[in-house]
Amino acid sequence: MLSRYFEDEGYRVSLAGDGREMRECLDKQSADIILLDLVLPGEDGLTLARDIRARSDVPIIMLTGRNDVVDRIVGLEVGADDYIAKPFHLREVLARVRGVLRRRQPRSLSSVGDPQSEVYRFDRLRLDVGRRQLQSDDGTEIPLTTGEFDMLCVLVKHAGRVLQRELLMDLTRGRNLEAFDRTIDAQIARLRRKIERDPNQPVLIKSVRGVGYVFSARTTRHEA
Amino acid sequence: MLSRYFEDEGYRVSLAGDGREMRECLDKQSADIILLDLVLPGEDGLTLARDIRARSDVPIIMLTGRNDVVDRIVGLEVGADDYIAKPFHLREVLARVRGVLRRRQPRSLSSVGDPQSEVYRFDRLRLDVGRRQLQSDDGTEIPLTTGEFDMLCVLVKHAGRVLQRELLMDLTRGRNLEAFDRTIDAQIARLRRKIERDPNQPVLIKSVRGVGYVFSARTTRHEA
DNA sequence: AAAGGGCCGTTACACTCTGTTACAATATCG
DNA sequence: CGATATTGTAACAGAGTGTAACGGCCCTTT
Repeated sequence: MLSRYFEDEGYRVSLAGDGREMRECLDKQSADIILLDLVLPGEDGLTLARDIRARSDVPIIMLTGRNDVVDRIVGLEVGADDYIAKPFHLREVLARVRGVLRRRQPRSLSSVGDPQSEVYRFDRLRLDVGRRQLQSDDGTEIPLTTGEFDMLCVLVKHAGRVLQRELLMDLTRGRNLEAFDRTIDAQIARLRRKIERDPNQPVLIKSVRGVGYVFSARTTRHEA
Repeated sequence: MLSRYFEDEGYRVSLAGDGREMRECLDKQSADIILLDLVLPGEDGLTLARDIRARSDVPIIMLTGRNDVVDRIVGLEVGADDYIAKPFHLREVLARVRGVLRRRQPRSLSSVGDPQSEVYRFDRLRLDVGRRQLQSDDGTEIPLTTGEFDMLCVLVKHAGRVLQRELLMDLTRGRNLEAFDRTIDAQIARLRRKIERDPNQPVLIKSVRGVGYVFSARTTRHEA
């Protein structure tokens, strides 16, 4: 149920039935956040949480059927970032996930030592997230407006995934999409005009009818 | 109540009744974590949080009576690390404090050094905070006014973070931004004219529409 | 104490950015 | 093939930003 819901919302979801499966997942690919049930076959959630926390700082949200205060406290002591008691509303889970992810974000933005040094390469372009600039390979800068830059960052960070307009609006403006709102479409058009070789035949940002947009160029990520 | 509880648990606690007292405490000694009530006499907790966050990365946990979602989100946006709604269990507060401290630990290595001896390098420039001077790499000094220098310091110290006008005003002048106040914009323009190679195409100080300004050049920090 | 000069808050105006609207172009379906 | 829904985009208006210019304030100098 959670899996379906989050996929509908544009998230990429991996499912694991127990601790072993979870570790397999995590070995194959990193996760942005983990939803962890307290009660599991085999090792319980607390053990797993402690385990995860020992190797990584990935955010964890604990789910539990027992609405006991003791559990809640133990969960947090183990290093979980939030705690949701069953029964929960799907929307609430989504809200908490967003909350935890948002809380995590400023940390990576903050420290002076590593000023968000993500750099992406695609086509003949180079996107420097921290410096807020887009360069062509020949060194010339392609000036983007604030909104265009934010949009491109979101698309590139999720390259290969189709992002719904609603999600794009949330991620770029932090607002909700109204009915009959063409904001995203207009912004995409303006962005295409600046970064596509042929804006009438877009290659980097593809439209997915009925769903949204996807950044579909081969993209590599570097650290500056 | 919190104070007694934490002291019993072995923590050293300082109490402050309002923003002024808090600043006095922080001037006398550094803190490992701050528990901050949203509702205070005088300045409110959000303002204080933003203020603290602007100068240091000390972890902050917000306490609030209002269980309002908006408050929560604003609190986190301001840079708080966690958020606890009243009424809370003492044990829960303890658990969250531990959680935040654990999450923070890896970062605390990058503690801020002696403010007197900070020197930053970017573009072809060298900013000596203690000596209050900005030098070009060829040795010539670029004269900045007091206000321009303060503005540049604040921006550089938070390189990579978008700073709101309100915050810039607070940090550079210690005042509040009035409505329709263009002070910050004017100062930024004057600063750009002195430090940007092409003031019409700023590279060091970028504008973020609807938000504020960000220092976005690759910056390194040295100790003198 | 008066004059001079630098700094900076304020104002005004030009310019840029973006949400909205309207209409054209395109895709989908029966 | 026509009807409908969806997307592309030009154009416009309102909001946000850049910046020149002015004048008050404070400091220095004589």
